[in-house]
Amino acid sequence: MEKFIHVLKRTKLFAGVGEEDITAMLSCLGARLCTYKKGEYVLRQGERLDDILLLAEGSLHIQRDDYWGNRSILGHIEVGEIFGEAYVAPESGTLLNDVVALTDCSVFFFDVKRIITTCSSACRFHTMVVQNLFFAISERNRGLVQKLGYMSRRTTREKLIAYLSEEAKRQNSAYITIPFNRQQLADYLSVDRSAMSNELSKMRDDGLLEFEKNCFRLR
Amino acid sequence: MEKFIHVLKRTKLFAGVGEEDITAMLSCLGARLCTYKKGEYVLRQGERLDDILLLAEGSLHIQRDDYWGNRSILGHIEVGEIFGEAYVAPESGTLLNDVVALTDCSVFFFDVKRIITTCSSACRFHTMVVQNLFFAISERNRGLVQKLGYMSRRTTREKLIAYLSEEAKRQNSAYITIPFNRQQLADYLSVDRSAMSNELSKMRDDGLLEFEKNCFRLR
DNA sequence: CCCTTTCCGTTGTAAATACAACTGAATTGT
DNA sequence: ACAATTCAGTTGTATTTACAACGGAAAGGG
Repeated sequence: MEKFIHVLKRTKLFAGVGEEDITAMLSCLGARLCTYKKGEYVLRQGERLDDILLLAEGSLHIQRDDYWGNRSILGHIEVGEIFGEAYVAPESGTLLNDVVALTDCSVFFFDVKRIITTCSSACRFHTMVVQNLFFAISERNRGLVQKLGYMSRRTTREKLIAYLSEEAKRQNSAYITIPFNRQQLADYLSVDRSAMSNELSKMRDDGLLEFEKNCFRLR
Repeated sequence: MEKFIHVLKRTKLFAGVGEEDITAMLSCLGARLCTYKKGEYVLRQGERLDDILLLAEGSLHIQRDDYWGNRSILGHIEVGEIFGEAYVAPESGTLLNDVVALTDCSVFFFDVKRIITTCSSACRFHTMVVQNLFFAISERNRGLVQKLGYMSRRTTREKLIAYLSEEAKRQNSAYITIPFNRQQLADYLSVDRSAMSNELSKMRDDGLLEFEKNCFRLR
């Protein structure tokens, strides 16, 4: 676990907490570290979850496959991000999505009860972590609202524009790199891959954007 | 404000807190109460927000209209629910949606900073409220994931089935009442109203469901 | 280096949707 | 009670999408 202290230090969850204090808190928070190979499932739809997870290494997709094999990608998780936070409330039921390792991964599991039950004096930064977690969930919440914004568009072109322009704003540049290949982007926006590819070509012909692989340039 | 103490008592935010304690906490949390007439905007897209809001009376829609007048309804808020929780983190930017009063409303505003900065001894239930808020945001989060589940369906029929069957599960009955009229349901699911009306008729012909106004019966 | 697999753009066709227009029923306001 | 407005279902047409199939390029594995 010590290997990842420097990673934890830069996460939103541990913002403002020093390395020594993080080390102390790991046991206080009941942290466990698990590793997964590329392609393995970190969590499966239908399971129960009593932990908040934090990705220490690698990258993940939160996704769901329906009976007919249609995949829907809810989101992409990178190093330092938390996930599973939607299921911490009592009676929150079972997971609605799978979480799959895109590359080899290391994942911290934190016992939720031990986080939100502040242990008063023992670790002085506990309160700060609770606030950080609060903000992190709130932010994720806003991210979901934003994704709902893309999804509520009626046409593939509108969805693409909504997503790419939001991404450009976030990355603060007209050149953007996205964490999806074509199939994944299609699954993320819930559209057909070939239709999307087609639409991207039309948009390029219309002078709206340029692209190569997963790099886009908006105009 | 005292008028609504009995409402607050039954909210998730104040779960486990007695009436007298709630009264004491209202000032501790910097609570303000505002009223709105039917059709008025409680919040507007683009505004900034430093409070968490709780609906004490009436009902609300969280929605957004685009340049062409297409309305997208993100959610429906009923008495006792909180909203605005997605914008409490520092640097969360401006509101992505409007919040509109469907009926005359009363809304509590709570200063976020004063909630999450626990005032130790002063009010003994403060920690519990922080935990409740934590759970409430987490639950909202899960609700958004669920809505993304409906939205990721490709056809109007699939969206309707996903929404209605989830609602049936939630209301624990095959007879369900939804908080939308046809236009609102279409805006909620991001589909065309007339196409949806058409699809509903076909689904009735196929024996999947019956309906009258905003009451549905699934088979 | 070769073979296999994945990735991505293209095309054609069937299906689904958006949009506009119209109807009658229900609701609201005066 | 009447007029005005909202609401819901229906229809037709133009647009858009889903699906399947294909081929070439690129990437990955031995």
